[in-house]
Amino acid sequence: MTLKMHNTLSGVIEPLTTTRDGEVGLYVCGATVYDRCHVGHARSFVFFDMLVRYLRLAGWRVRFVRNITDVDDKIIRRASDEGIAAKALAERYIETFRRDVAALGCVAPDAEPRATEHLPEMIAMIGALVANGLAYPADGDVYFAVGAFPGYGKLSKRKLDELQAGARVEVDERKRDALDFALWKAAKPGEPFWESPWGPGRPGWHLECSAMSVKYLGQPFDLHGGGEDLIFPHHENEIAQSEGAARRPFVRHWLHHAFVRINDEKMSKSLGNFFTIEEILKNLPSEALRLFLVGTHYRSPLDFAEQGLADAARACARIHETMARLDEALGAGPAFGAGPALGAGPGGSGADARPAGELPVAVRRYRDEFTAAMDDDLNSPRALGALFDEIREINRLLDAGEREALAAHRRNFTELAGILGVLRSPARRYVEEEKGRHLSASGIDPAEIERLIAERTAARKARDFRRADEIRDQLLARGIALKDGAEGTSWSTLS
RNA sequence: GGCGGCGUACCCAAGUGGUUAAGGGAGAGGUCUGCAAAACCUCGAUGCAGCGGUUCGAAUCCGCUCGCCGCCUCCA
Repeated sequence: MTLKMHNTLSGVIEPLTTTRDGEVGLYVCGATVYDRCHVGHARSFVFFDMLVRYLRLAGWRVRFVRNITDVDDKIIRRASDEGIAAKALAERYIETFRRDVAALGCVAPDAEPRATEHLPEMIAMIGALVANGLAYPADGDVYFAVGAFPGYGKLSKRKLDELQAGARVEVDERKRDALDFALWKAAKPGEPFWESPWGPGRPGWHLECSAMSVKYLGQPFDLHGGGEDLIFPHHENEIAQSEGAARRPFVRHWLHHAFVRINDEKMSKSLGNFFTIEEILKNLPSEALRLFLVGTHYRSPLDFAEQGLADAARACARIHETMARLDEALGAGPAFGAGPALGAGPGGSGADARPAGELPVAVRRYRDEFTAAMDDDLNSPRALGALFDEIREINRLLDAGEREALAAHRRNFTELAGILGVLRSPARRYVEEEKGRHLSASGIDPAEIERLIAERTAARKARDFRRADEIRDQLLARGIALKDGAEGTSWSTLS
């Protein structure tokens, strides 16, 4: 099996092929830091995190680059509204961005370039475009001449004349064509600026990704992605810039994910119908949010709903409870996350790098179904199905006291769930943290619970089941469930 | 107007020509338990928005109809 993914450029699902054997260069359009990140951004972060993890599992050496746009019109406007420097505003939201991404448990990119640190590269690219006759200066601005670039529209499947007919961009006297876009914007008084051959100004918003992706990954490079709203004009313009400047192909494979919606509308800043990552994670474990996000295929719109989050939280708890049970049965075992990864291969073509592993067939089948699903255009909902099949199997084995395959299941399941960003910490800790979350929300004192359990244990010993049941029902009414086991009574919170 | 997408059980969601339409959540019955909880087992769409058509065979292909969304302007 080889990994196949939808390529926006070709419009079909095709195998991932790369410039260099066994290596993948991936560039993702990250955040423009002018506000906090919302669940829509979370979908992007989580999707590409899953992609990077899966590529590595499959044996690819991945170079993952995600940019930060730290200068643009919105940052400048916002900063001036607040009466602070653009740089200060950007720094503030870089902080919240970092916190959000970390809270979601995403792997760090190998490079995280910022626009303001790559002015020389961008200016050089503009120079090349002017020299190639694809850009022209006008009053301190520099524009890309869309009509002079033959392939314009190939990513978004648009024709130049159709675009012109439907153009909603405001007419600007300095542009030769309404569709021409700014590579360099002359600074107005009070705006941040850099010196350039065309005068003081700042880069246009498409330029940074062209310049930085190529700097860190070469040209052409393998994979470039982002939300589907970036297809036009952002990525279309990136192609025009990079291919126009270097006169060779830019990117082999384009990946775009669909939006998060709320009440049948796109969740977005402009509509004001968004939930920030931070506020969602106040009431929900981040692994549950991730489970919710990967529960829908990346190219389908995802409806954000309370019920969906609650369902995901239940499912997430079930995974952790099973794994906690497994840990208990096997003993502490190897330290969490220790030991060689089963999927770590020697590189090669990537596709064939998965070692057979030393997994018993009974475990192997779940792994095979998981990888088959992921190889099929990153079908995480189907992969998740395989994971739950394995959960049921593990519980069945635990119930039956069949221990032979358990260790293999634990290694396999932990690794695969990790691809989806679940089970990133020991299951026991998750269960305890959830307990703590519910307790502090309900205001119940654990000591009181212990006292009531002791009283109930005494009542049970005296076979006073009426009193025992009364205590259990009381606690249940307050969201505490009791569980009588061989070693006494334990309790848990209900979500 | 141009381009693209969606409508599958109570809710979420896989499945894009061929055995019994994955999986999760909720629900019902059972096993276990003093009773429970958890877990496990069983059940649950003879049907995939509607209507036609192609085919030996369609949720899956084609046409029409209805409902909904995205991009074409900043946006993950």
